[in-house]
Amino acid sequence: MRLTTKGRYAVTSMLDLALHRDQGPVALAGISARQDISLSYLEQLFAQLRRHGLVRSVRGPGGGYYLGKELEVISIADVIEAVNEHTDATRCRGKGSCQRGQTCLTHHLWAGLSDQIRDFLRNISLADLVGSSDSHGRSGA
Amino acid sequence: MRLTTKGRYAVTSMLDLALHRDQGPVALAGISARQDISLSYLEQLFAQLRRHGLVRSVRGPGGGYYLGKELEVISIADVIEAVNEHTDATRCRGKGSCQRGQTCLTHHLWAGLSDQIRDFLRNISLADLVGSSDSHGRSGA
DNA sequence: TAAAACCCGAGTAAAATAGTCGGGATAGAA
DNA sequence: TTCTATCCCGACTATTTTACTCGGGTTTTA
Repeated sequence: MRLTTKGRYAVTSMLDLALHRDQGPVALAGISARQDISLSYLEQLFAQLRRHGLVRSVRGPGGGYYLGKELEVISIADVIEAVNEHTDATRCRGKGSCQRGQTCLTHHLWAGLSDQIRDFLRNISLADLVGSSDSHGRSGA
Repeated sequence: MRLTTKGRYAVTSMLDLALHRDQGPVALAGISARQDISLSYLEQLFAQLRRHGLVRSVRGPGGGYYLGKELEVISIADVIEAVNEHTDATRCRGKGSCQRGQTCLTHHLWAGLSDQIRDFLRNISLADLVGSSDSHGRSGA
């Protein structure tokens, strides 16, 4: 699990989509203007989001994107993993450098932490984030 | 809060240091060999860790590094933030692009999530990670 | 005084990020 | 039917970050 600006863009875009979900399909041009992300870069991100079923598209004039699933079942982890694709994580594989198990131990510890972060982000849905804004000014999770 | 391989290297190194904490100062050369990280890159990481008080150094032959604080009070967030230094986070500042509050809203939502992740990592100490390995096979946080 | 370690800054190759460009395909509207 | 707004796609590129090298130091112990 990696947390980069790319993932931030993806989450931000999905949030924008969520906030406009009752206004018909949302055009990338709108997201681009509102969130100040280049259109072509958005297209690349949404191609990946679409492949993972996180968004649905409508082509032609008046078209745009819908959320692919209910707000509640889209987790932040889903969104970030969709655009980050394959991350190798450990160095163990491919190199025979785990001589005395020492390297494997720290790798194992790190992997455990990485799993915890993923689980944490799996338990936060778009609905949680959106809900924390339009119910009252500010709230926890 | 960003999660990159750089932060992973830092956490891995600190874990190695923690695992050898009762064997006198730990030389970078040893960490380099065990964790398969280049010596010079380690030196750069440890310069930053030292500036943040996370490690103490002993110079001269037989020297090396100690943890700068107790295992329990060094959080994963501390380690990652030490090597990531300053991350701008929002685009709001410096650009007048928050026209109708829409951009600020998603930025705000993202910032809230980012804080949650930071808080989460603040509550995991090196002791937690090390403890999960040498007490029994595997345990939660 | 020699050597083992930390210390430091400049430089650099490779990768990732962020974005451009140019052209489609599709579908609604004139 | 044609126009056009939109998604779709692949290739290319500039910038930034990562990961690493190099060449020198300084400090301290043996």
